[in-house]
Amino acid sequence: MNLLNGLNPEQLAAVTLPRQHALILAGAGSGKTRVLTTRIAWLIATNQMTPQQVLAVTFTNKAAKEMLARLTAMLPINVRGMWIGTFHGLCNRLLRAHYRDAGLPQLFQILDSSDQLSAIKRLLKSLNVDDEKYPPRELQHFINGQKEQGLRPSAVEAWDGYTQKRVQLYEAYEAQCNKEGVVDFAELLLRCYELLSRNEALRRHYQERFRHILVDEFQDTNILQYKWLKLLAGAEGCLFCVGDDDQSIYAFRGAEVGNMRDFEREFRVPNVIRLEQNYRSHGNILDAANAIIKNNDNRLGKNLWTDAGAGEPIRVFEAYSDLDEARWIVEEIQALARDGHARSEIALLYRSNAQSRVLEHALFSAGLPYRVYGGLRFFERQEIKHALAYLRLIANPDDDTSFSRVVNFPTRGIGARSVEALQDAAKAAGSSLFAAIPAMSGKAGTSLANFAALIGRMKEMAHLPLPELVDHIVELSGLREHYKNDKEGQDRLANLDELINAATSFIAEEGVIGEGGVIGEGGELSADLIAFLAHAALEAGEHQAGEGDDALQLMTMHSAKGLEFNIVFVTGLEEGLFPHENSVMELKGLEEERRLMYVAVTRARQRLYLSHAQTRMLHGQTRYNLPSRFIEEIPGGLVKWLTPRIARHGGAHGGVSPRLTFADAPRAASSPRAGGAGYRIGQTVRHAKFGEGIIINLEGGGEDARAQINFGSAGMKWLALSVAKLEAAT
DNA sequence: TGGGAGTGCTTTTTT
DNA sequence: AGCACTCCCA
Repeated sequence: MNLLNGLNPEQLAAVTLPRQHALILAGAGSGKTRVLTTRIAWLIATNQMTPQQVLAVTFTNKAAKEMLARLTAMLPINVRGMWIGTFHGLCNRLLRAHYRDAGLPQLFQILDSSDQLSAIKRLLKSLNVDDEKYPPRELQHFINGQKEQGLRPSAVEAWDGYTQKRVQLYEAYEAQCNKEGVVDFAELLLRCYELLSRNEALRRHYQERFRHILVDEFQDTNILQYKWLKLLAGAEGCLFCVGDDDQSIYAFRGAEVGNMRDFEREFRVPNVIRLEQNYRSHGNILDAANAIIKNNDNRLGKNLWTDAGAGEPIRVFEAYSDLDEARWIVEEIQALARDGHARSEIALLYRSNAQSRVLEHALFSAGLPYRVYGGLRFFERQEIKHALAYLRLIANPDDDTSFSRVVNFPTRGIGARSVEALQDAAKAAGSSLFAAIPAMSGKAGTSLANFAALIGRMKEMAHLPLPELVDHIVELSGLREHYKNDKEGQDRLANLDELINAATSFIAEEGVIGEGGVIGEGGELSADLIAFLAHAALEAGEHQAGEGDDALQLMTMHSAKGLEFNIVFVTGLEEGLFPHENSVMELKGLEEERRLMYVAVTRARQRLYLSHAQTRMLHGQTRYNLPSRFIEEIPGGLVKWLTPRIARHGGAHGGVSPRLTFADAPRAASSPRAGGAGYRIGQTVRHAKFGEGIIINLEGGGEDARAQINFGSAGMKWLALSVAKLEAAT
């Protein structure tokens, strides 16, 4: 069969597996997406299921779109009816279809993370809770964490008073969301899960429908997502999970790699297939990746190989400083450009976003175009969120988050006092802010009534085609006028116009199919509006414009997952930075960092550069870092040092950088010699209480000089050199 | 109401 | 260092 042409034996086996549960361990660059899509296409083409019977789940919209695009190319069918999407997107779809059973208002709105945070802040304020003691962000994390484990407040075990209070706040937050008719991201999942577990008829309906459930990036699923999958699979369904435990880098946000083992055990998975042949990178790169990841325990086990040949050695550069590193990268890129390499095929990866600044500065000065991933996305921009808030108020005036956002933006004389009075009135009446407006009197009452009338006028336009509606809202709200008068508002105006375009293309691409209007209270709303608002919340939009340009790609190693480039620079390979100092204390943290290194290394097709700097500015202070242990985990034979390298003494981390000793460092002006004592990184010292340790880091000078010392079992300490009694040990 | 000064924080992030 | 956030004053 045509579909199966060109698959290797393992891929072929995975694609054509009989109707059983399966776990596919798909290494980096092993054709994972191809297997996933071909599997679906094959099941349909061989009449083992209809397009309506597929459920394919991904984490990102990008991955979902990619699958749909590939399927469209493979099959002569309309893929729009297929259930392929993100966990959140699919749950949204289910909840919209069964909003009554789920106990939600028909037009429920979705809170994104920042909406959720402001909702929590508002809650704490209304309950007079000290937000120093219960920081909103921390509470948000707590609530989401519970939800992602499938726990409602009543199910959370709280032993201490602090947690008990947080559980109470969780409960109050839920009440607030219910009252306002809004749902956060985690709630989409949890609601959907509860809906299906509570409602047997519904559950059986979907269990019978989705005969094949396929999951992408299974290593990234959290507890609740796994429960959701199990529920939908039921006794008869068949789960096809694809993932790579070595690429699990999201434990910090609740991903549970253990789901892979659990899945294998609980479902007695008869087939675990390993895809180890790599179609992306040259051999040396893969050998390096394999060698690095071998240092982790408890892997499911995999070894990448290629028949592409060894390729070039891995180039390692040791810089004096972060500036020096950036300068070298610029030179190297200029040389590469001269050799005809496309800039867009070169990626600069770093551990944390703060590191991009120095690189950007150097690239900018050299006139090299670049594109930074991450950061603000389209639907997260304030002007867009403002416009959307008006649209949401049309759909649901009880959405207090949106109400608070725009009640006085652009300013219309409704100050903090008025809003507070309104909040009191709403609280007394147990109503939403909007509903409490008629009860207000005086000048504030008039301004508020005017605002209500404005929303009313907007609502009368709700039947208009979506792009027109958006246009009118931008005008009527005064947003357009406001930004016109703002001297820096030109970009924002352009973005608002772009929102109208986004509405147009949304209708063209995924306009609601034949569902007609939705009757909201007081008039007909276009179903497109509701779908568009959900779309805006669930898909934050492309990171930035300018995709077409031939620009260098700058991003964190996390954002690089799933991407590939001909040439990759992994920068800032320094102890403390990468592996990050917060993660080295526990084994699990270190292993996750190592997986991140594995991900970073396997992004490269042809050429991989690794670099580290001896000195780096961080949080306004100069830090002296040792080369990352990850560099040393690569077999020497695969590596070509671009800078002189003297044999390091004292084991993996006791070594002193060969190019810079602090006595003669040309650029380390404020040499960290403490009061002439001459401590240096890598030096072994003895402390009366902590015993022997190695100096990891030095900072400050003179009286303020401090040293970070790894005392092994006694832990890592920062000691003031003028105070601590240290003696040199040998 | 808006801006300027002072304060505090700082890993990674999708939905 | 750089940014977000708060507070206070004109």
